[in-house]
Amino acid sequence: MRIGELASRTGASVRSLRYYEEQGLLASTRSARGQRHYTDDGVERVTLIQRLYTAGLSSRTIAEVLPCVDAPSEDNSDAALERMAQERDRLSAHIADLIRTRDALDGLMAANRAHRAKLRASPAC
Amino acid sequence: MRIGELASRTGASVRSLRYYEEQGLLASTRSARGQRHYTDDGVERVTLIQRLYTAGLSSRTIAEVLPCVDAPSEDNSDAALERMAQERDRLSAHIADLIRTRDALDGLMAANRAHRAKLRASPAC
DNA sequence: CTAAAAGCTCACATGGATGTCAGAGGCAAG
DNA sequence: CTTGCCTCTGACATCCATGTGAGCTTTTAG
Repeated sequence: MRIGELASRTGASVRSLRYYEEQGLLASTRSARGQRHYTDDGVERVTLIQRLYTAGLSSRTIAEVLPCVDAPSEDNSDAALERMAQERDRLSAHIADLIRTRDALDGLMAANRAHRAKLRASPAC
Repeated sequence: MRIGELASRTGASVRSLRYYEEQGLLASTRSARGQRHYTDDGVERVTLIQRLYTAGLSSRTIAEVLPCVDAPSEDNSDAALERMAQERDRLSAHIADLIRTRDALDGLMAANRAHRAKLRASPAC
């Protein structure tokens, strides 16, 4: 498939796909005239890349980690595997933090609603 | 306390504290000579702001939400409360997404380790 | 064949929180 | 007073994934 189709299948913009390639995250074969072509695997690949982006990894970090996916058990994936574990832990900590923040929001909302209910039950209004 | 102390107590940079004020998130009283002064409440306030930032809210959104904390049950907190609920939901979805991503990482790591174990058990190496 | 749609490269723009620098003034201790 | 540290404002710099536009070529549909 060409880049436009990959874009619409993944929800990434054409611009982003070219950027991923520039960063070494996504490979493409080129037609005789220079157009990029992708196999169906590309969809999964892009999805993973997007997933890692939303997990807060930078393109550099993603580039460090992906070899582990491409060439499992190769020597050079030692570092990748370690990096992956490290990012996994960072992610876990981040998730925990977000959950605390959600709890804080819930607390604020509850306090607000309680306050509001009290007002409604009392004098003026 | 002055800005430097608030910064070191919260871990925020002095630059950031001034930025928060500029965005209407953090109030300060000024000394006769123009220096900012804060009460102890400022520490909690800044902590909340940071929490919301790491939850992915923009300063604009935080500004919309904070009135709900400052003036619970005021009319103008109606919108704030709604916004808060909305951000809470967004945050929940984001957390769920991050958990899926962590699961994906776990899967990749497990596959890699399995592959590696198989290699070690077989021919060459 | 022709026109529309899609691709290519290059390069500059954007947004948002922060960093950083410059120049000036405030304030406490020796 | 002076020295050193803190603070002030204002402005410019940075990072990084994307958006955007120009100018040109390829592909596809009618």
